[in-house]
Amino acid sequence: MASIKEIALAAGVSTATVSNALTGKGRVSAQVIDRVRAQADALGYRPSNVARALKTGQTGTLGLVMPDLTNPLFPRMAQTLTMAAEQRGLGLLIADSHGDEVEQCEAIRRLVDRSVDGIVVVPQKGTTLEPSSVPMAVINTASDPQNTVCADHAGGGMLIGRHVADIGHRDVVLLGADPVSEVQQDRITGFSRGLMPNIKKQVFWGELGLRQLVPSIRNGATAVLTTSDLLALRVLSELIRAQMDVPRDVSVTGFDDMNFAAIMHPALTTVAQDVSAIAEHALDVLTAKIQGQTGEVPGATIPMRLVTRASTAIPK
Amino acid sequence: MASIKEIALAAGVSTATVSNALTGKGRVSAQVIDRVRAQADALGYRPSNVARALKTGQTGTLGLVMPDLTNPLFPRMAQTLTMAAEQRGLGLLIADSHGDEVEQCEAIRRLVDRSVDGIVVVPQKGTTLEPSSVPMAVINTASDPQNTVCADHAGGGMLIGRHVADIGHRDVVLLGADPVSEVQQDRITGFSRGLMPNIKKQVFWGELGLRQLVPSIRNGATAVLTTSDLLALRVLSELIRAQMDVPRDVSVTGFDDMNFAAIMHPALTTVAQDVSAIAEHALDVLTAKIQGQTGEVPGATIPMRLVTRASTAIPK
DNA sequence: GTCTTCTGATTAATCGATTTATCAGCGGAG
DNA sequence: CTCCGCTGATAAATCGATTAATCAGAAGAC
Repeated sequence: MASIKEIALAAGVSTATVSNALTGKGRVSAQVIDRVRAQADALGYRPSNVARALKTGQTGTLGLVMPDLTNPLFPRMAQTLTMAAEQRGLGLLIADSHGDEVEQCEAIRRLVDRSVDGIVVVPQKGTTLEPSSVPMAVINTASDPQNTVCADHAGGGMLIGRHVADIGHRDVVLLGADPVSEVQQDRITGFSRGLMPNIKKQVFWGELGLRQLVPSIRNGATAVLTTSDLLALRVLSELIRAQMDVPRDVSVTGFDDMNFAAIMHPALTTVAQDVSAIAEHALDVLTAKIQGQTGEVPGATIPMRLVTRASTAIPK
Repeated sequence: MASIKEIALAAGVSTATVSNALTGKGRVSAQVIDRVRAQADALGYRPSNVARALKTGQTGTLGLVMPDLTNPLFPRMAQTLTMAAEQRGLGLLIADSHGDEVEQCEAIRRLVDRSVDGIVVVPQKGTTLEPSSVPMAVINTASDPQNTVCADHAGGGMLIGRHVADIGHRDVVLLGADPVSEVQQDRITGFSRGLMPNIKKQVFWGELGLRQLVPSIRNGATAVLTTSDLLALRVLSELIRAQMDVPRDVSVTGFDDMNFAAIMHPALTTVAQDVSAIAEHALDVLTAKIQGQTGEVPGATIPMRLVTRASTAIPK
C-alpha cells in the first residue's frame, strides 16, 4: 500500500534518497538511512517488484516447463526447483507441456510473455527446443546436445547392471517403456555396459515387451531390468499373475527410487537421482546465463546411487 | 523488444491510439485499427504485462501454497490448477510450506510480495490461516470453516464403508496416518457412517496402528480401511510379512486413487477425487473474489467416486 | 583567498503500458 | 451563420520504482 513516495514525504527526503537508502546504493548519510528505514517499516512498506521489474527489466521470476506429469519424478523435480529458487529469492512459474511438442513451444512463449528472467526445461521425449530470447537450462540426459545438467542415467543403468551381474545373473531382460525417450535409451545402454559381455541380454519395449516377459523367463531369463519404478510395478503384477515369485524365481529392478519403491512388496531395488543437486546446478547455470555469462557451459552429469532392496536376489 | 511507442511511430499515430486499437477500448476507426494491428505483428509486438500490471494493479498471476509434497496427490492438484489457470490466461506461482505453519505464512507473504492477484491454499494439517490483503481460496475439507472447496472426504469414506459392508464384512479396522489431519478425521468418520451400526469398528493411527493390525486380524477383523493409498501399500507389505493374503484373508482399501493403485498387486480398491472439478471451482471462486464479489460463498463439496478393484473381496 | 574535490542529497528522465481530459473537425439543427 | 453534439484521435498524467545528471555546501590544496 505504502509507496516510496509516502516514505519520502514522512522522512522529509526525496524519493531517490529513499530508494538509495533502502537498497544501499548511492551516497546517503547514516542518519538519513536510519530515518528512512524507520519510516519504511513504520508504514509497513513493501517494495513493488512490478515497478522495479519495469525499470530494471528483471522480474526475479523463473519459468519451469515440464512434460506431462504422469511420471511421478517430475513433481519431485518441480518441488525441489521451487525450493531452490525460493532460496535464491526467485519465484517459479510452472507451465505444463502436456505431452505435446507444440504445447511445449506454447508454454515457453507464455512464460516469456510473463517476462520470466529465464526458463528451466525438462523437454518432451524426443523433441528439440528452438532457441528463444530468454536464457534456458535444459534437464534431460547426457546424450542430448542441448543438455545443461542431468542425472547420469547411463551410469545408473551401469550400477544396476553390475549389481545384477555381481549376484550371478547370466540371462537378463532389459525392458523400456518407450524407445523414443533418449533418457530410457541411455538407461538401457547403461544396463548393457554394466552387465558383463558374456551375459545374454534381450531388449524389449512397451506393452509388447511386457507380454514377451513371461516366455523369456520360462526360457531361462532370471532378471528383468526396467527403466522406471512404475514399469517395474507393472512387471511385478505380470509375474504374480504368472505365478512367479520375486525375487525367488526372477529378480526385478526399477529406476528413480520413487516414493512407493521402498514400501511396496517386495521392496524394489532401484537407483536414486540426486534431484536436489540437479536442481541446484540447473539454477546455478541459469542465473549465470541471466547475469550475462556468455561462455558455453558443458553439460554436467550427476551420479546416481544404487539402492538394493528385496526385489533382487541370487538366481536359483 | 518492440514497445507500443515503436508501433505508434510506425503507424503514424499516438501511443494512446495504439493501446486503444489493440485492447479494443476507446474510439478508434476501423482502418486505424487495421493499420496498428498490421504494424504490431510486423514488429512482433508482445505487450509487457509488467508495465500493464504497474498501471492496472493486476498481474494476471495467482499463487498456490501447498503443504510438503510427500503426498503424491498434491502434485496432481498443482498440475490441474496450473492447467486451469492457464486456460483462464493466468499464471501460477507455486510456493511450498514444507510442513511448517510459520513457513506457510512466509510462503503467503512471499507470494503477496510478488503481487499475485489471489492465492489458492491447501493448508497444512491442523493450521489456521491469518487473513491477508489478497483474496484467497482454501482447498481443505468440509469441516474446516475456512474451506472454499474440497473433495467430499466423508462421502468418499462412506462409499468405501458401504462397499465393504455390502460384500459382507462385519469386523473392520479403520487406519489413519495422523489424527491431527482434519481430512483424515473426516475420512474416518465417513468410514463409520458407511458401515452399518452393527459392524464392529476399531480406529488405529500411525505406526502404532500398523503394529496393532495383525493381532486384530488374527482376532477376527476381515478388512482394513486406510485413509490413503500409500498407507494401504504399507499395510499390504505388513500383511504379506505376516503370511496373509489380500484379498483372500483380509480386504484392504486405500484413498485417492493414486497412479500406482491400479497397477500394484493386488490392484487397490479406493476412491477417486475429481481433482479437476475442485481446481475449476477454486479458481472460479478466486477470480470472482478478485473481481470484487464480496458475498461470502458457501464451501462447495465435490463428490468422490468409488473404484473397486482386486484388494477387496467377500470375507471367507 | 580562490580553486578543486568530495559528500550528501535532489531533480528529472525512464521503463511500457493505461486512461482521463482535451481537442480538432465535421455534420446537422436552429 | 452560429452553436451543439458527435467522432476519432492526441497530449499528458499516472502506476512505483531506479538511476543518470546535477547541485549545494563543506573540506582540503596551494
